[in-house]
Amino acid sequence: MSIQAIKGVKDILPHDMPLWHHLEKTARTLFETYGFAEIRVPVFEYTELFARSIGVSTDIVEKEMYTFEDRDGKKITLRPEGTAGVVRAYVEHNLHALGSLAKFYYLGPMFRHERPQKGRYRQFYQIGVEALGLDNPSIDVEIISMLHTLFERLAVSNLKLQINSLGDSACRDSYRTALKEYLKKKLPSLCSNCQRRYETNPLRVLDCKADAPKFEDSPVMLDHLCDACRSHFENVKNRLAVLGVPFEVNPRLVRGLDYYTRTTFELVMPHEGAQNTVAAGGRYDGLVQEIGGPATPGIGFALGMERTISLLHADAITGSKPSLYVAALGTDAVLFTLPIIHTLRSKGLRVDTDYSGTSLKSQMKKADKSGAEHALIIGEEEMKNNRAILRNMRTKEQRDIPLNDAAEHLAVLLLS
RNA sequence: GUGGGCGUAGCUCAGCUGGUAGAGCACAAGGUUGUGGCCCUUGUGGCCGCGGGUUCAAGCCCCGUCGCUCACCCCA
Repeated sequence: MSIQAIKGVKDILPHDMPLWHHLEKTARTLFETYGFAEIRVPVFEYTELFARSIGVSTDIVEKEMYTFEDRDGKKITLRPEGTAGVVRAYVEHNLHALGSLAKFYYLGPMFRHERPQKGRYRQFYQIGVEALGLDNPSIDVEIISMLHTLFERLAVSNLKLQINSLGDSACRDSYRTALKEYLKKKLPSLCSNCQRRYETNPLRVLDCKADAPKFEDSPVMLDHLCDACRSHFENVKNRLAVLGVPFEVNPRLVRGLDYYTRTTFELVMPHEGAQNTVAAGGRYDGLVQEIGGPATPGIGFALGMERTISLLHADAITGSKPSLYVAALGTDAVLFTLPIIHTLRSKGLRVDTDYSGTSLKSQMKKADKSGAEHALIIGEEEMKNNRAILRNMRTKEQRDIPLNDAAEHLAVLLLS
């Protein structure tokens, strides 16, 4: 048995690259018009960074992280998400000194040890944005609106935007108390995981699919928001409406990471698939301080690239095609084409060939498959007559060109 | 971590109540065609995922194992 790729990871083959490039280019262009600049942070960090920011009792930290000891005994983790690393870099390099608002975007692989299935891989790619330093609800709206616009530009419709508010640490405490009071009676009937979470993180109990039907009448966070959080949430809703961004409020929308506060949102696919969240994010006003920086509000989102690409209309997005396919018939002709190919490539023309020297029939097949616009044909006869044939693959028009300075002629013909 | 489905040629798959491998596509050579695409002929290519068991005989039945996949869970 030959060696295979690690379970749950995927090779992204050249065939699929046009879709990836399209997504990346569309996102970069859009984000930069909104004033976000790219940041690249390491794919691994000290484990403690994720434990502290994501939360020790979350599933991600408890059982999904790729954690190992470095050779010097330090505990290292492959990043399971992007925000922690960006915030760490923000604090470490004093980027708050740049101004009151810092806006970043990033893209790259994330790693979680989950059981793979459709739309869920152990190495998967995210594009994310973070805006640090502003607690004005308008920045929430800017980010949500930008996300909405991105999918408009990608021509993906039928996504639903759900929003909710999780409150701040003060009003969440009061909600947590009310929720624990409510859950207390049901405790014996809950699953073991929920019984444990009742103590460590009762909000997450509501998220448990096994027990969820039992919580129809549970208190909801939105009824427990303090005045400041309520006002913030109202402003977010109003301003989304002003910008014409459609949304619905989902009072049971809970995030799986502990650092979220106030505004949270999620973009879900319409179909009843398993992994139907395409993008999600929210505000994390306590995170910078948690990591050791100055008290700084922040908000961001991440989108799953594989999931997004699955929604794109693949046939409308194609890669680049070669301009010229060189078909040489026989070894002598192959040798003769080498400098021609080299010269044309150095002038910037994309040239494909397979150096096979085999039959014209098979080489024309390959030329056709490659999508080349033109084919250059050189055989024994052409070499004798000091000419080469340039064929337009679409129109099938042919013309002779002199062989002794074929590269110059082709450059003039094809690079105009 | 828990379930279901599936592992046969590079790809998509067929293979009957068990009798020791097939098709299409792709690839290669040739024919035909004004010099490729259509068509025709021929050819290359398989430890039937792996290991055990039952049997005179296993691609097929049984057990185990690994892998893929979908769902639960979790999440982007």
